Amino acid sequence: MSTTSMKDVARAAGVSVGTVSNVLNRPEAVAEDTRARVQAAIAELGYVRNDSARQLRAGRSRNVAIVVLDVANPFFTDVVRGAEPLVDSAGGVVTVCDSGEDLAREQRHLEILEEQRVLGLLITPVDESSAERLARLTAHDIPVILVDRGAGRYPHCSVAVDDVHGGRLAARHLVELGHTSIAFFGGPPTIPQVADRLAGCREVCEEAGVRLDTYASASLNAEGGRASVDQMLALSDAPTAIFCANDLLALGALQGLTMRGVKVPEECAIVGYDDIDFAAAAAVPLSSIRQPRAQLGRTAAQLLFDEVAEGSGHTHRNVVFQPELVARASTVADL
Amino acid sequence: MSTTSMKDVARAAGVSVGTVSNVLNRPEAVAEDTRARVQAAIAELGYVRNDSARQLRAGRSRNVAIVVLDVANPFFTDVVRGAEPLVDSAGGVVTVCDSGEDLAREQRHLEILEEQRVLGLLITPVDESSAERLARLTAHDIPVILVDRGAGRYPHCSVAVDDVHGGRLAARHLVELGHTSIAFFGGPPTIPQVADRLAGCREVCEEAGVRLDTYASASLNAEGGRASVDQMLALSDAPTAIFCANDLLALGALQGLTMRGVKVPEECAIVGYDDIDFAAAAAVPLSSIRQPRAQLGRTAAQLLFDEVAEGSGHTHRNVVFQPELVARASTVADL
DNA sequence: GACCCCTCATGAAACGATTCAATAATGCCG
DNA sequence: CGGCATTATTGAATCGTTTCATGAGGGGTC
Repeated sequence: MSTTSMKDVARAAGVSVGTVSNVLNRPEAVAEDTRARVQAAIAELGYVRNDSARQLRAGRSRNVAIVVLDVANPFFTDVVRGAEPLVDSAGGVVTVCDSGEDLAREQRHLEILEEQRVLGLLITPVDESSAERLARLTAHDIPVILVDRGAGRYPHCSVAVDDVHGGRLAARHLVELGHTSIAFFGGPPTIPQVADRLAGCREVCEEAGVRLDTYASASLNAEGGRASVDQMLALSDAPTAIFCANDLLALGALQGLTMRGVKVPEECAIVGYDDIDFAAAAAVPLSSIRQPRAQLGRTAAQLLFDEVAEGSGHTHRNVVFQPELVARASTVADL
Repeated sequence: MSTTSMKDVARAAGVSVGTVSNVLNRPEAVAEDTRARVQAAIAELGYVRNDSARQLRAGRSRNVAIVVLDVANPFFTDVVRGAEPLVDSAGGVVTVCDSGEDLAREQRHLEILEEQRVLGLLITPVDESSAERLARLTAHDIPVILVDRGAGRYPHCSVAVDDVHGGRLAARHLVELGHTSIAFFGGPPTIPQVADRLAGCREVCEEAGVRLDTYASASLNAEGGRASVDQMLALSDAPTAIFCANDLLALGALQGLTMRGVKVPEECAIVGYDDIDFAAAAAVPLSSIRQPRAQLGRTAAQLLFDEVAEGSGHTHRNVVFQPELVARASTVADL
């Protein structure tokens, strides 16, 4: 079944290809009956527009790419969901690319996306290494919006969440509940998010004269949370509250405490970060710091379309959202 | 910055466009020094291939689309991750489209994907309504692979998991542990997966002479699990074990039981379904039925490429995988 | 009836790559 | 040195749209 083209439709309807094109793109410029005839031909032949040809002419695609560190991470999937409606209504499709935190894969994806002349892309880069290539994309008129990275330090628009403030919120909550000794569960301190959250937490602790112990596990998952709990409980005067750099650590911590018979929150309180769906679904619902994830995606997409619309007269914007505390049973018993 | 084309490169290198094309596609057919000259020109001008033009000529894209019911569902993200490497190594990109279980969005996506002449697509359709359109895609030489749906009932290849068997595994496990009364937590029975899992469970229970109560909550999430626990505990002779149609229900059930002080697994055992990452991370690690999700994606992608390669001589294949039981602390205390 | 204005439809020229038959250049053999 | 492969390069045709200058036909006005 060789593809039917506009030429076939034109022949069947007894008009020129120009007219068929008009029916598709500016139907109001075509006389009533001609339009009907063409549409009938389209339906009968099962004609489907060839987007490659369209794009070739237009010079760019209407697809938006989003390059994430991990498709399975709820943070990113929510960002994707936030961005999708806007792209949809612009007649495009969202291409989700998973870099898997692997620089080589990220680069390959960027290469291909550039070849595809995507309308623009939202990206959380693995690290700084891609800065140059991203700059080149922008130079080639492909807007790049940074998600949760490098706000203001690069020649791109960006959306981010104030992680330092998130750290403050968590610490303040625990301090207000009367805790005088807090543990921070984090991962490799090279991760900026983790460092920021800790910074905000430390700020509040110092101000309140509260003791702060930090634990760094190999990775930010449940296993890491369990391991840190083991370490922590080995102390004779273990802290009475834990602030985890993300919810996975928090779930692991909850598991570790449960296995040892430590009651949450009576004997040890937990605050997570991200407020993923599973935080509320945990055996003891987890208090957590919520980031406006969908809004992050929506805003990123909006910035992208703005940049496309404004063209060369565009000025980069860096939008920072504030996170909020969601208190649940893991810190407050009677909830 | 107007885009630089092969023509510009050709001019800069003092060769014809045909030669530039050769350097890109069959470098071995070009003399050493010419190739070097062309490559230098490419680098200097920052030339990037225009994929639209390439596609137009080739007649089809190298991108593979995967249309899922929910990007945030770990089941689908794992399927995506399974499929990605294959697509990658074929030089394509995976376009992830989220239908959000909304038929209209699904149709819109299919429309666009057909216009983009994607290499093929993996899809879990919302319902049967799209059957016709999918058939048309196949007729237009775009292979469609059904994921976890309609095995054998449609003119497409498919991959699926044997849910009836999964139900059997869960029930058998509980029966072997000595339970004589089991609760099945499910959702709307119109969902085929739920019906199959129940069917397998029922089969084993009847055979073993074990009592089986079924609870159907409004939706398959934690909230539903909590609600069903409430209903179940209202009974004077509540079952001592619960088999949940998915892990979200199971997490909700665990939460409900924990809030009421019912000990898991001593007083009530729980088996979930899907073995999502959070199952192992729960306060009491959840026993669950694991589906080979990544393999599902990998196989689906493989079937797609096979179909592309075989062309018209292709025969559809329906691959069914067997799930397996993962026993954890929610059924076996000393684990 | 000459003139002008509208509304529609036309056809050809892009867009940027790939492909392939044709040609040019080179080397080799007898 | 003529003839024949072999190897490198070329140039033009092609893919399917969109766009736009051009023109045909039909009223309406003076």
